[in-house]
Amino acid sequence: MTSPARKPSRIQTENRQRIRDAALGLFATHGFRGTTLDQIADACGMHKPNLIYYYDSKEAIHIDLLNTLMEEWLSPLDAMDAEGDPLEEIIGYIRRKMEMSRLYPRESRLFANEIVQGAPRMLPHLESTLKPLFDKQCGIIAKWMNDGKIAEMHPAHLIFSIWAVTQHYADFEAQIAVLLPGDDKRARGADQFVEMMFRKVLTP
Amino acid sequence: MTSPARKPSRIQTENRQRIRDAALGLFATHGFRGTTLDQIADACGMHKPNLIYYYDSKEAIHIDLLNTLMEEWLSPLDAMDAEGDPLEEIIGYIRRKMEMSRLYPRESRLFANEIVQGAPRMLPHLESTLKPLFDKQCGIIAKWMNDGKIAEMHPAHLIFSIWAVTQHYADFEAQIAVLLPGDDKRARGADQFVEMMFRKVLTP
DNA sequence: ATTATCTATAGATCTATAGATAATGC
DNA sequence: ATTATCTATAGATCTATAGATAATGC
Repeated sequence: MTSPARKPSRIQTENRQRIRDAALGLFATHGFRGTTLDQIADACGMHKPNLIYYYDSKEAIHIDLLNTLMEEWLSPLDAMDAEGDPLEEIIGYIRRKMEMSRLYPRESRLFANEIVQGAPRMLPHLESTLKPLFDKQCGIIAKWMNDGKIAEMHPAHLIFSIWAVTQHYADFEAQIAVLLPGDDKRARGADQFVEMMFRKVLTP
Repeated sequence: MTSPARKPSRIQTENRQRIRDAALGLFATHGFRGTTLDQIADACGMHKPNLIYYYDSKEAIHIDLLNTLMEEWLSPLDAMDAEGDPLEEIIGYIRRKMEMSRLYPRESRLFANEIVQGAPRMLPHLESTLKPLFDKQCGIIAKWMNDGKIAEMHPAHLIFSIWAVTQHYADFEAQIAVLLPGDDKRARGADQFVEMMFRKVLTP
């Protein structure tokens, strides 16, 4: 076992971070199998065996990335507050998701790759972490609908459609770049469109 | 060169079809690099070198799949008719896309994998085939909006949102299965939700 | 003394080919 | 005669390890 159970040194922490950062971009673009340790080593300026000094295996890097990023990836959903104004809570969530799509496309594509491929390394995490949060927030939305604050619809499908539309801009960026080329205001146009769309959908 | 330029025999045609069918499922689930010739050979009950007898390389199988499927994948978009009733044309398109997500999830995931990874083998095809069709249909939608038949919005983003929502059900099925488990009516609920949503969005 | 880095390489996996054998079509 | 299938394997690529060397921390 390469990684001792002691408290990690500063260099440990830093180098593991460098490895994750390099691996994130590569796994996001080429998938797990499409990425090699050589590429990761190159990208972070380390030697290949050094990666294995910090992580037990290539898969350990991938799993660490998924686990590390899962929490912050879901935090906007968690931030949707039952006590707030229903429409503005949901629109705020949508805005944060659009912002994340723009700021963290690598994270979005990492998860997209993982889930398109059947979530082989993330299914347990989806069950244990995402599912309870999802159910809780669906409950909040259902209550808002019951109270007549927003239009009635299936809360789960509403969340799916929010995820689909917002993450599409990161995950399918290659296609969008072909279809809306040289559009400097692409991001702003997307933000405005998506907000307008869900306001219409949610208004009772 | 293994494949002669003569007219292909019946066996040629059949076996190439068997290979494509097996490769489609594997590429869709594991991506290009995540799929091996061994797996494809296993899945279609052929021997590995036999694949290379019918296709020059693993990549040739992948490219043939993308090219073969692109046309039928886009046909519903092409079918959107400028002379029809605007709202019903678009809703009809959405219904067909939902149906395709249900009937052809492998195709959806094949393209999703390809585009998430930057469309390395499909970019030219997107430029030459998808782009012109996309622009044409955006023009039709813009005219409908101009005529006041449907609500005004950015046509390109409308199409993106339709793609995002409809394809999400195929591409992220693994996640949806966790979040809406044992829901036999999942597909019907999705269809109803998506149609309701876009009717609201499109109504002037 | 412990932690980190480096070179060299073992061993597994994968694509693709060689070349012999079997099946099919004129 | 041509087309298709099979066994065996070459050669490339990839993960992971061995073990020597260098840097760091008490």
